[in-house]
Amino acid sequence: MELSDLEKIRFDKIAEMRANGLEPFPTRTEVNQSIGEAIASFEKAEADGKTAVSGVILGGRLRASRIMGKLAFAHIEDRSGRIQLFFRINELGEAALAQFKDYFDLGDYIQASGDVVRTRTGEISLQVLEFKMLAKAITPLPAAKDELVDGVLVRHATLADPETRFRQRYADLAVNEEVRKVFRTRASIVKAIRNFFDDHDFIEVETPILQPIYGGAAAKPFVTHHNQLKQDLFLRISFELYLKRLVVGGLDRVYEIGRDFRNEGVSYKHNPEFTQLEFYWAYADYLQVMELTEQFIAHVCDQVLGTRKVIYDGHEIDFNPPWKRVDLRQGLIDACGIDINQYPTAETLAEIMQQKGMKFKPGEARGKLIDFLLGEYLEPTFIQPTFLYDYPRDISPLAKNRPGDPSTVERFEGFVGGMELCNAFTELNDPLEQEARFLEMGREYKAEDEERHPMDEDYLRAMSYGMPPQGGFGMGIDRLCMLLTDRRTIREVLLFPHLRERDQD
RNA sequence: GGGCGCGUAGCUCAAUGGUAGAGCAGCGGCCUUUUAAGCCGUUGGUUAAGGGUUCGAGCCCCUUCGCGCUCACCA
Repeated sequence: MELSDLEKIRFDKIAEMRANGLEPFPTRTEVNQSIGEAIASFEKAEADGKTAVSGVILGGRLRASRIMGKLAFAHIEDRSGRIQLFFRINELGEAALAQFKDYFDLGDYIQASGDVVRTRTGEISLQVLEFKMLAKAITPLPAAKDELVDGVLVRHATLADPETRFRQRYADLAVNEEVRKVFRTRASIVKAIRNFFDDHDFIEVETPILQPIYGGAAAKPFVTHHNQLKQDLFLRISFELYLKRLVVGGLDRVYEIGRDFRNEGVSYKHNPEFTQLEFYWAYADYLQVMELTEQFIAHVCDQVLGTRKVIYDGHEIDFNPPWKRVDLRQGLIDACGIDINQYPTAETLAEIMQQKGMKFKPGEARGKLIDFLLGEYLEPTFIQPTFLYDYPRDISPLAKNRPGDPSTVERFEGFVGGMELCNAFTELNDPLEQEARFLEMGREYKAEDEERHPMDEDYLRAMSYGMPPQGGFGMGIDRLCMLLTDRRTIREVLLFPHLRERDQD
């Protein structure tokens, strides 16, 4: 470990402390409560007419200090908050106060015991009677100053460079309180989702991440290899096909929260690995799934934020049901003047798009063209929660046909803040039709070349045992977190977002 | 992968092609109720890396690396 000048000073203090019989990294602590608990019990005692609470032992990271001749103030921070420490020569003596001045730096972990009191300026503080180092920090935290004044965080040049923040998330979290808050909110969101589905009689399951045949979405997978089995495996791109196998097995309300992996580009809303929620609900269809979606998102808002109206990117978004519903065909007529029903082939649709001066990749299938249109003309306009429904069949191989219309399926996507949030449909449960759809997609019973997707015969076999009608649903939890924490990029809601590898320095 | 932009002290940022600076942090003083404490003094740089042009490069040119925005990709 190469040390900077600042680090050498701190490093030398370790040896100096040990030479003076002090351990900079002791094994045991005597901390008996959190900072938040100490403040709460003081406020309670104060209400009972007392002026101090004694016997308090706190641990925390030193975030600020103001040292004077014969007294010193400091702020320490733990998971529950911040408190001021107040050192006086009267209680501590000259030697102890000198230890604080000589050995302690911002970023160190300290244990302090004493009485919780209010100082003359009215701030609840720990009047320190004893203290010790819990862990010495050698590297200074990347913040110049960071102070809590009247409950407001006042900052002076704290870590802001996104690269350092994401590569050294530990430093970002240590220094930026609002970053910690984002991840606490994220944890609450996931908890609220679990509560909702548990309460609605769904069971949570875990299905394979390493899969011999991947499927359930259109995405490029990561490939890996099992050495002993001499078998190539894929990291899952969705849970769908495994969860529906479980429904066949009689677990007819299941959900899973876990990681998906897609070997594609990164963007403000894409990370190579991301957290997905999927649920499958027997005896329901996509209309019922729409309603359940509205309910569970509202539940999450209630639990996590206490309100269903959130600010995202400067817009007030209202998650109160019902969401706006837009028929895909009608939506496109309104947005770009094209009635897709009048253009039943890729060629005719491409022609009208060209006439309208749209720029798109030639030679695409009809479904892809429609997908392009909705991405271009509809998605960015759906700021308020909106369900777009009834999708073209050829981009939805696992969704069930709409009765009386073989060209579209019972599928919807939910959009919020101009971003796709979720995707759901009435699940196709006819094994013969499913087989035909797979074949249409170019899946082969025998994959001659490695580029070809093999047929998922086991999935077809599961379905042929009899699969109940069901609605299925998938949602990127990261994107929901973006919406509920007002973060403009997915990296801000991922603890360790993917960054390009960099040589260690 | 393409286009545009960025990379200077621990952090946040300055610096017409002409001696690399400030605030905070750090270090040394003074200071017994501070709140970004204050006052005095002071240390700290391979200007991302490498090459080129020039009397002279943080600045201009080229290459590489990383980051950001954007486009493409993304049932």
